Parts: sequence; structure tokens; C-alpha cells
Amino acid sequence: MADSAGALAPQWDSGGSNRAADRAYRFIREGILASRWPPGAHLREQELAELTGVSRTPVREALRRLSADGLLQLVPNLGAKVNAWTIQDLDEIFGLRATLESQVAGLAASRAEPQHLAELGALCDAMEAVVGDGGAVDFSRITPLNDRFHGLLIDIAGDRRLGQMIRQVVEMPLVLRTFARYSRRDLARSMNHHREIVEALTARDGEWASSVMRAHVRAGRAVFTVPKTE
Amino acid sequence: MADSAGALAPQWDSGGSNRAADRAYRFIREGILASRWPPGAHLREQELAELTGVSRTPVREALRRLSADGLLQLVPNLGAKVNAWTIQDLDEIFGLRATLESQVAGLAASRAEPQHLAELGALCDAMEAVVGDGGAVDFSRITPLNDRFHGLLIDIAGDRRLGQMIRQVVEMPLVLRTFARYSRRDLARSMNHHREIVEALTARDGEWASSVMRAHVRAGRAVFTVPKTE
DNA sequence: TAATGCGTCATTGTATACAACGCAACCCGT
DNA sequence: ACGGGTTGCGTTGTATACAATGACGCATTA
Repeated sequence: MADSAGALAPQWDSGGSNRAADRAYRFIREGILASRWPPGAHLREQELAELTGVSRTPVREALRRLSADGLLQLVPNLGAKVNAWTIQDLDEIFGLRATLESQVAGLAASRAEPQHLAELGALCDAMEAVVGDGGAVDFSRITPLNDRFHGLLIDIAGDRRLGQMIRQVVEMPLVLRTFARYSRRDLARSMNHHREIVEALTARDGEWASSVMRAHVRAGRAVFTVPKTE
Repeated sequence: MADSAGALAPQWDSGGSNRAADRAYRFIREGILASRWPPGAHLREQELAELTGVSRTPVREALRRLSADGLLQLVPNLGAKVNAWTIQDLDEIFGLRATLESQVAGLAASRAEPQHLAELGALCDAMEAVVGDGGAVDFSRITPLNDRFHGLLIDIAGDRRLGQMIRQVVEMPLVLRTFARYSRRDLARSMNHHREIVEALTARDGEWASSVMRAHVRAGRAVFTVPKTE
């Protein structure tokens, strides 16, 4: 799910600093996302400390944060396990996303200003350019654009906590991006959704924007169940 | 806000253990909720360690958790400040609650079973008994009942993540429970909301339940702005 | 006098040593 | 052979010592 309804990587600065704890956080997080450790794997603090080049103290802090992110499961006196995702988890997560992101779209409709609409439109152009290139779709170029699109919507909506919640929910199943893939049809539909959302915002129609966004997310959910058609 | 739309204290076991970090967590949390430290106050790790009777290590862990809860604001190299709540914060938080809890009510409507409805009804009875006593309302007796009511709804809905999100959102402004108070009219309305939600669940009408819950939360928000009428 | 640079101190961040806990293997008794 | 207790080891939890960072005050200078 390198595309829209599935991506939305957190771009906030949590862990952007140069503290040892932040380095450990980034390192472990990247490792999990790259499936360096399979779901269910037990992470030992000492080992992580050596790998990261810091002591156990910042590693412990990183583990707590990753647990809060939902990437790990922490059991007292037993340590950290890489989280494994069930069907029910996916349903719950995408259900939450549908609720929250459609809310964002609705809010954004009543607050979007011309420059916002212009940037959203430009992002659509850029994404369509990548998809329409003819050859194999370069997901690594779509993902940041898509993240920016959804992030910008959150900014426009102007509800910090709502945005924070969404980022938290999206963070959880980030691992799965590697596995699932959008077919070309899925991608085309996603692009259309984006366009339609911008249109709805231009028309200042919150219900419209909200509905399309809900569809957008639920379509994203379906990619995990329905086989890739292409 | 000892009542329904404002309470819903987290009853999960986060911090229930006997580890030093958990004791520190509980201690500091209680202190903040009891206004032992005013909003904006700078909490020093050493001082907290001495007060709690543990070392700085578990105190640091507790501070990180409290920051994730939203009770503290953490700045790298500068430490922790007790969070101060603005009008915008309240609007955002109650907005989220309205969205999430109404979702829960809707889900619960399609999943509630007779024994659930019975327990919800019993909780309504108990709360009304406390309120209708005639004398001054004993908030300390309403709060746990109300928490149980909302918590049971979450259980019935059967969406763990949704419940987790709600608990997280409710946790944030928990400090304010001390300040705001429901008038007798507000309380009466709250009780009516509860009853109506149970009715909607009995009728298996998710839209109905969801709407009442949304009203319930927004009425709770208003208590913070409109002066107590009594 | 006001602005700037430096030094000191309080406070946070990190490393390391030690304690407590849990699991597993083993021994012993029945 | 099987069950219960026990010991040993690996891992997590906690305390403490040390390093690094930022804030405040003072002195120096234009």
C-alpha cells in the first residue's frame, strides 16, 4: 500500500533529534518496517543497544515509544515483541481512519483557501504524472506525494489533535505497505478520489469531501483482501 | 465534570503494576489531577524522584508516558511542563469524543445483547438514584457508574482500537473535572441521554444511538462555557 | 548604559553496575 | 516414569555516576 489510503507516513519530528534515544528509535523502527525482525520476534535490549551503538537506556526509551506507536507489544519483565496484525486489527484501523480522515476532509472543505487548493491540485498532477508514465509505477515517488496530500488536508482542517490521532492510526500497520500493492486500476481510482476531494473542497461541500474520503479509505482497505487484478 | 460526557476515567491496567515506574506514574498523575502542580509548572526529575521514593530512571519513564497521555508537555533537554488547556484544545478534544463515542454507540446498537441492555439499564437506575436523592449530588458516586456505562458501551461495540482512542482522548483534560460542575438540570439531561441511548440500543437503531451520544458529548462540552444555572 | 561574551550552575541525557524477575533444565522423591 | 521443587542463567527493571546541554548572572566593552 504505497498509495494514498494506506500510506500517510508521519512527518512530524518525533525522533528527528540527534539524541541517542532518537537514533535508536529510528533504527529499530526502520528495522521493523523493513521486516528485519518478523512479527512475533522478541527484541532484546542488549542486542539492540549494540546494533544501534548506544546503551540500553535510550534503547528502552525507544522501545516504549514504538510500543505507543503500536509497532511493538511490551510485556512487563518479558520485553518487546514485534506486533503481528490480524484481520480484525486491519478492520479496526481502517474503520478508524475512515471516520477520522473523512472528518478531516469535511473540516477542510469549510477552511480551504485558494493557495491550498492550488497545492492540492499540483500534488494530484504530480501523482498522476508518476502513474501515467506508462512503465512500472514507481511507488517510492508516489508515497511522499500522497503523504503530503493527506498531511496538507490535515493542516487545512486545522485540528491538531485530529491530525495527531490520524498519524497515530496510520503509523500502526505501516509494515504492511511492503506487502500489499495497488493494481493500476486501484491507483487510477485513488487518483480520481484525490481529484474529487479537491473539487469538493473547491465547492466548499464538506459532505461531498467527507464521503469521497471515506470511500477512499475503504477502497484502500479492500486492497488487502481482494487479490490484485491488474 | 464528574458526569457522563466528561468523565470516563481509564480503567485499563496501564500503570497498575508494582514496578517503580508505575508507582511514579500514578503518583505524578494524581498530583497533576489534584492540581498539586499548576498548569505550566516545570517538573524536575530529581524532585519527583525524591517525592516518589524511586530513582530518576523510572521517573523519566513515567514522564514520557504522561506526555503521551497529554498531561505533560516534554521538551528535549528542558524537561516536562504541566499542560495548560486552551479553548481550542477543549473544542478539539470534545469534537474527537463526539466523533468517536457516537461511532461506538452506533456499533453497539448492532451488537448489544439482552444482558448488556440489562446492565446498562441498571447503571441508569443507580445513577438516577444518586442524583434524585434530593440533597447535594455526590459526584464521587456518579463518576464510577458513568465510567462503567461508557466503558460497557465500548465493550459492546467490540472495537478495541476505537475504545483505546476514546480512553486516550478522555484522559487528556481529566484535570478539568475538578473545576467544572454540572448543574442539576445538566445532570438530569445527562441521565435522560443515557436512558435514550439504552432505548436506541434496544431498538437496534444505530443512527438513533449515535445521534444521542453525539448530543450527549456536545452538551458535556457546553458545561465548560455556559455558567452553571442550577 | 546597553549589548555581548563567558563562566558557572542546575537540569536533562547517557552509560554502567546491580537487583529482581521469569523461564528452563535438572535433580530428587514418590 | 512422572510431578514438584530448586538452582542457574538470561533478560528486564532500577539505581547511580558521569557527560552534555541550556539558562542565568556577571563582567567587559563600545
